[in-house]
Amino acid sequence: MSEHRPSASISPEFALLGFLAQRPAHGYDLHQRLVTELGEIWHIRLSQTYNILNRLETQGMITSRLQKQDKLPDRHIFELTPAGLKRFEDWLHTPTPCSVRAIRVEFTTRLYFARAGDPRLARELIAEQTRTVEQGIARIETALGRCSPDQAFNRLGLQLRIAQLRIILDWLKQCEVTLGLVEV
Amino acid sequence: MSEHRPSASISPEFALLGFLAQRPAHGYDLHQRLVTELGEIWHIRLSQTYNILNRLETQGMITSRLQKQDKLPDRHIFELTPAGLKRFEDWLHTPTPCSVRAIRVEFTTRLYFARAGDPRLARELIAEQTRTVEQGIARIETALGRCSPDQAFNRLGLQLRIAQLRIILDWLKQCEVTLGLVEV
DNA sequence: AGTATATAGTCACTCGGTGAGTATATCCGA
DNA sequence: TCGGATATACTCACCGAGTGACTATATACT
Repeated sequence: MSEHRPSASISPEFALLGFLAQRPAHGYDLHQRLVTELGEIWHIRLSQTYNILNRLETQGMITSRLQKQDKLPDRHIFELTPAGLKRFEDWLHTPTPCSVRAIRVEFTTRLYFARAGDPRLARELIAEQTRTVEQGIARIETALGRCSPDQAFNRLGLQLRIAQLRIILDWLKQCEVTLGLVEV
Repeated sequence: MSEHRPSASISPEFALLGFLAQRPAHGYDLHQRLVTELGEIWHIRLSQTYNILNRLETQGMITSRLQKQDKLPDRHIFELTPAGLKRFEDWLHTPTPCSVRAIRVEFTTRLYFARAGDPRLARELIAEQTRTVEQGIARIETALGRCSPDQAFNRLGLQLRIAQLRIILDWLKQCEVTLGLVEV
């Protein structure tokens, strides 16, 4: 079975699980909500949504039943299984690894569901993520120090990552304010 | 044949083509060069390198011949075909789409090969990429303007992207200086 | 004598992501 | 009123990214 979760993969599957944790829904509806609520963060096609739902079903994270409609096509109504709920809640409490893209996409999604459920959790996540990013910056700075001056492109790459992570620290503060999680 | 190049895909295949444009080489060596020259930019496994080489060969971008070694295992020596060289050179002159990760990874790689071949091209690429990023920022700012205030997470996502793209503008200037492409 | 590391790969697999195709219903303008 | 766009609700086949497990041999170190 080998548990193929490198934990680096960022996938909208948790957004789908999160929407299903709120209430059962069919694929088209889930896709709609993903687009309207987090459409500037995730850019996925309808067929990709169905791909993920199919996988989640074969993995036993969700179940489906068919709902007949007299005029429009039938729908598959999906529902979380206990395993699926656990998977979502575990994810909800796991900090995002210190990657620029992962934070923009996955962390923002996590924050979305955290705030919807419990604003205190959202504040904790931001604090925790801030620490993760600070450590990440320190680690990359070390790598930069070890990187010989003739490695110009490796150095440029590292410098860009550091600058982008610093921006993320500012942005995390901005999140707290924008979402009304702190008294200013 | 359908030409499946969404042009958004960022892949180390062009780095491999670029190294092969310099001289024929075998897979292990290509992987070594990728790691030492651009290892902070691309993080790929040896097996991934071979995957790409196999694909490039079936696509007719490279050819291989077997080189016997008496002690160590045999090697496949890869060489660019004219089609492969064209593909690489087309890529070398194509600006990277305005995505943070694509610029950090793909543009940096392009710059690496551009400078190795012709520093003037490197300077042009930076100028062109700067314009692309400026346009991208403007586009995202428009999207942000159209994004209603209750779309807090979509707005946060857009704001982060804008901030990161601004950093990239600074970084592009830094590239010019670091690589000695302008008289300061 | 045993262990780690470098050389040089192969293979099977999962997952991300796209495009094309299949239906039906409804709305809007010419 | 008729045709085209758009919304609903998917299915399917495919390509490509990326990983881990595996197979060998040579050399260096401990």
